[in-house]
Amino acid sequence: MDRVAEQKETLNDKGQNLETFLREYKTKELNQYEKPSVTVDTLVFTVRNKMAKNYRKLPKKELYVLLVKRGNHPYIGDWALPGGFVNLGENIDEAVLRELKEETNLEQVYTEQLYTFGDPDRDPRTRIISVSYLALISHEHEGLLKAGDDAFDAMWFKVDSNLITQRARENEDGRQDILQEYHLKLTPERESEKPLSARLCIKNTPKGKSMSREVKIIESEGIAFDHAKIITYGLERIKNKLEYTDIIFNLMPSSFTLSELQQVHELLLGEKVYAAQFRRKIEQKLTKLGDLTEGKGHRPAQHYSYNPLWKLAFEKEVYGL
Amino acid sequence: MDRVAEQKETLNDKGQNLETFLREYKTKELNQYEKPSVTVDTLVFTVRNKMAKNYRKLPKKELYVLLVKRGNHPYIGDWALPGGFVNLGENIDEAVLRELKEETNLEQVYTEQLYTFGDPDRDPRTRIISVSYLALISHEHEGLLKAGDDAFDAMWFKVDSNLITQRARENEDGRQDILQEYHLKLTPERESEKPLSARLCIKNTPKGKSMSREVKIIESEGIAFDHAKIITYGLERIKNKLEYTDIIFNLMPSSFTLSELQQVHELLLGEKVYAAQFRRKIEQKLTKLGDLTEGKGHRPAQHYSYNPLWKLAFEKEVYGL
DNA sequence: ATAATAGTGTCTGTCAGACAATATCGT
DNA sequence: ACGATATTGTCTGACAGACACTATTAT
Repeated sequence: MDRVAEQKETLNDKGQNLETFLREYKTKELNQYEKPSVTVDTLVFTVRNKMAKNYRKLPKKELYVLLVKRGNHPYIGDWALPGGFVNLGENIDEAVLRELKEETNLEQVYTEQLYTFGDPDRDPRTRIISVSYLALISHEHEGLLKAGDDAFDAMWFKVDSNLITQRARENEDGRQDILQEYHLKLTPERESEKPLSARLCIKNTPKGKSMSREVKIIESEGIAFDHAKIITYGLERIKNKLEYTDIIFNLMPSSFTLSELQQVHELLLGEKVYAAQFRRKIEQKLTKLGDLTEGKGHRPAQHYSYNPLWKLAFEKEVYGL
Repeated sequence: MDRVAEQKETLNDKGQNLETFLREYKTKELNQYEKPSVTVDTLVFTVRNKMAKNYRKLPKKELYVLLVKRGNHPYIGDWALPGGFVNLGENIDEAVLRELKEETNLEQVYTEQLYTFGDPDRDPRTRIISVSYLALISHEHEGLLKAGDDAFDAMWFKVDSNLITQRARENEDGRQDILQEYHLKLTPERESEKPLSARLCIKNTPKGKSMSREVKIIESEGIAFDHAKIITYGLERIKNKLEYTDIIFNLMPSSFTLSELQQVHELLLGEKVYAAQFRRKIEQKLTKLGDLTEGKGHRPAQHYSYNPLWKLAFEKEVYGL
């Protein structure tokens, strides 16, 4: 395009064309201002079974998040999300995948950008802006993990998040703020480590004509930086996306029963789901596998796998091609 | 807490406590690696009326985005989103509000974080990571704007985004990618400026067990950097949030008719809405004002305002306090 | 037989889609 | 009366909530 060529030769106020401008910028202006550092932090979630004592009962599902023990200041000895600095020549998405591979040996994982956190005092070293990502894996992937290798200091923590209080308060503008207090509890997979916990306050304020939500850490025990906040954001994102996307299947193994899928739904939503209508709704997204029975003290279940093409197939069936 | 005190005195591998670690970090390590710059870019949207020639017809609604003309390299003469560098001591949200105040004189505006873009080559000057924000204002706020002041070189552009082709293609993994091509057209409010346009390709790829979507700019005319991509992200965010939030009211003036609200819905969704059920659904969120008639050649409409407390009131009515 | 889970049947009310019908203005 | 928008009425089918019922296994 000649427009681009024309632009290159256009002179700015100082009479510079693009080339001379860039040369001067890179030598003079570039390091004039102090810059923040940029990191990525990844929330790796997975779902595991907790075996029940009763031989008849099904194993319960539990949500786990992957944390890495900090071996250096700040927050030495605390647990943090896996992550690291973004290299200069590297895409942010790539940085996440690279860090994930380096720190946890995981590849081919579903990731999505979550939120960018940049409070000036979120890291005592310097101004660090963190772009957080969500990664979901099934327990089938866990085998690949270096985590569990004690030398590596990565460990899975069971996640429990509970609403403890909710109240309304009048703010300066005379409008109602809604304050929710959450308790986040992280239980290590092995008892050699102490459990972690945090209390968070979520303030819903009327902002313009909609609500804006602000999350604050009231207290954080054993969780480094503002990572308790990031975990809370991640939990919420999953919860919201559960209804209108298929991300849940990233947490499921390749084969599962409808009850297992329902259990994971209930785990993430934090509430019971009616089995009958759940089955009816979700079945269209699934492929029925063979009658893979298990040797339990109750009726065996069908096994299913996720069919990523369900939407096409469904439309074909309903609307005729 | 004594845990924090204890942590301060814990020694790392080099035998440093927190204080000595931080001192060394700030002098030695901090500037060891080259860092990216961080900017914020804000998508300011508003809705305006386009008067119809027929005296009976209602004015059509049009979506506008605010752009600023670049007076320097790179992309000199092109139009860009208002934004700027994040100061070191400043929260990202604060930076957005500050830039918005500085560049457009707007205050008390609804903003939300959109997405963080960080391709290494998105800015020819150096590696710049941009945290983009969405800001919605009603045309009542426009009066406060410096924009329209020619000296300031900020201008509103009418936004038209159209799907032009959609096709499926098999990728390396043997799975189906869905490719959509969009045409983005930005028409300046005053004819002294040329219209801008861009073509974008959205690739939906199966990633793990869900879809990941990747937006690429094929061609961008007069729109600086990757800002056409950011605009596309913003449009999509609004579209998605329309269903399950009340953000649309940030685009509406304090008083409006149901038809106007419906028109804005249709504008943002890009499809017709059935009037009857739209009214029934949305009415609960509104307060009916006086019978503010207009002098048009047809039945006058009721005027409404948004009631931010509708949810409370609604629950009270249905469930009895 | 029993405890536990798997899966189906069905009634109800709500609500979206669709469309028709009526109301009210300025010219 | 006409052309336009405003507003209400109503029929239909789909579907979610709720609950009951049947089926199947290991002990």
